[in-house]
Amino acid sequence: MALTEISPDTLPPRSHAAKRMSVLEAATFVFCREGYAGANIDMIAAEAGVSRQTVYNHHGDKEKLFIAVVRALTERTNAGIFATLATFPDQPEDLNSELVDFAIRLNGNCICNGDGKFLRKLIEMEGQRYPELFTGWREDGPSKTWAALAARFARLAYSGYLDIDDPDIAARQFLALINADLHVSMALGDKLGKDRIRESATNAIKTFLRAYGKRYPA
Amino acid sequence: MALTEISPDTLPPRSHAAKRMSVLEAATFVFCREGYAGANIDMIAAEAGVSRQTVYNHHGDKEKLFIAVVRALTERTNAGIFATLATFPDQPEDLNSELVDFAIRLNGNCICNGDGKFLRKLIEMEGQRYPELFTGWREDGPSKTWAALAARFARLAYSGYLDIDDPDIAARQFLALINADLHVSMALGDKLGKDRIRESATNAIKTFLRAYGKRYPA
DNA sequence: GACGATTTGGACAATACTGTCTAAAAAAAT
DNA sequence: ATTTTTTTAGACAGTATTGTCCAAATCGTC
Repeated sequence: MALTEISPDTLPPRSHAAKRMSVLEAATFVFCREGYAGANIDMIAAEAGVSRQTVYNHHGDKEKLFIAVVRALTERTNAGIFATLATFPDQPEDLNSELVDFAIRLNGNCICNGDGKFLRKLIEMEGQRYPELFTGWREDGPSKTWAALAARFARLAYSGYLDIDDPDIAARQFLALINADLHVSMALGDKLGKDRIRESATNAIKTFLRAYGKRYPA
Repeated sequence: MALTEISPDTLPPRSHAAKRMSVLEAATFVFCREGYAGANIDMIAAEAGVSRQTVYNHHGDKEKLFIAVVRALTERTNAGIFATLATFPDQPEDLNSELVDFAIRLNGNCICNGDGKFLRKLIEMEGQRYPELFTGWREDGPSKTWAALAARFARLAYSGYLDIDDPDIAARQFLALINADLHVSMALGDKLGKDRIRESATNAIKTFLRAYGKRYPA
């Protein structure tokens, strides 16, 4: 018999830290759905299953809470992107299929998942109001992502897998291509299936390799 | 942004219709800057140089005003895109440079200009809250844009200028490439210079033609 | 079980916004 | 010049939200 009994009619109690986290998650969700102005503390408290006062106890006021949300989201998203970047096919056997799989991982785990959509929406919504909050993100996120990806492509080119003039441009175009037609659907809230993401990735890599693949492979 | 350029001694009186337009413009600006929830009628009235009551007289209530804003923006944007689409190089002498110029027109006049940024931001902000409002836009906008552009590319392929399997995919990738790295900058409110847009277009067309250009031109 | 820390629900003042109403001013039309 | 329409400024009620305060309930820990 477990020490902490969970009877079916009462919700399992959560610790101090767990509530802090719960509030942060709820706030992320509500801020993204409603925007900063549209969100209110009662919604967030309800969504977190917590009293309004607890929200204030943990995070001060609405603006501090919003900043905490953006920070957490930024860090998680950047971590996810770099984790996925580490799976880049450095010594590919089948370049085409391995790039497709990489693109699928990148889209599925980083760009089309909840965090990615939330962060992108928050940036679009509040980017002008809180520039300093998001310029930090840009330097740690996209800038480094581009550089890291460019370095990978440069290596592939050096190893003779690809034919690339400017790895930076290739990296950005790679990202643009694998997202090509997903943005519009995501903005409208469509549910993107695995097949849709795979199709998009396949088309993208096909074009990418037509542009940057070795024309006369050694 | 200046409200109205006026001569120092006389305020130019504006007609009924002119005020309606003025309110609509101001509302567009304010809704985009603040979001639906964050915008309030007093801001809009002040921005339009009009009393609050006049806003209500012309447009009923806040939601009706918002809908009118989206409709106007959508129509203007679609019209702009199709006007630019009409300048597509159907019988190019220098395919590369004519596609670059076309891409610059498309970006400069439709996607990176005020309307384009506003509409995109509104969709990102309120797309989930007013799905019916924007699904209409998607059908009249991106869907038709893609189809029209695909038809142009299909013709170029048929005429032997390009080597394209699937014109639909080519069209979407064309659009993705010419926007590649502009979105992030725009979301943060950066001012995009002509040179930046030209550079982006040049890189995009270079890659596009490496992927879809005739490999052994006739 | 007892104690200190945390959480809760509710009340509360202060502020802000929407949408309506009015009477007076301004503009347009006759 | 007179009449009609539109606009204005302000007051107004109703509602919503923020952030604070507090006493009672609950939780974690000893």
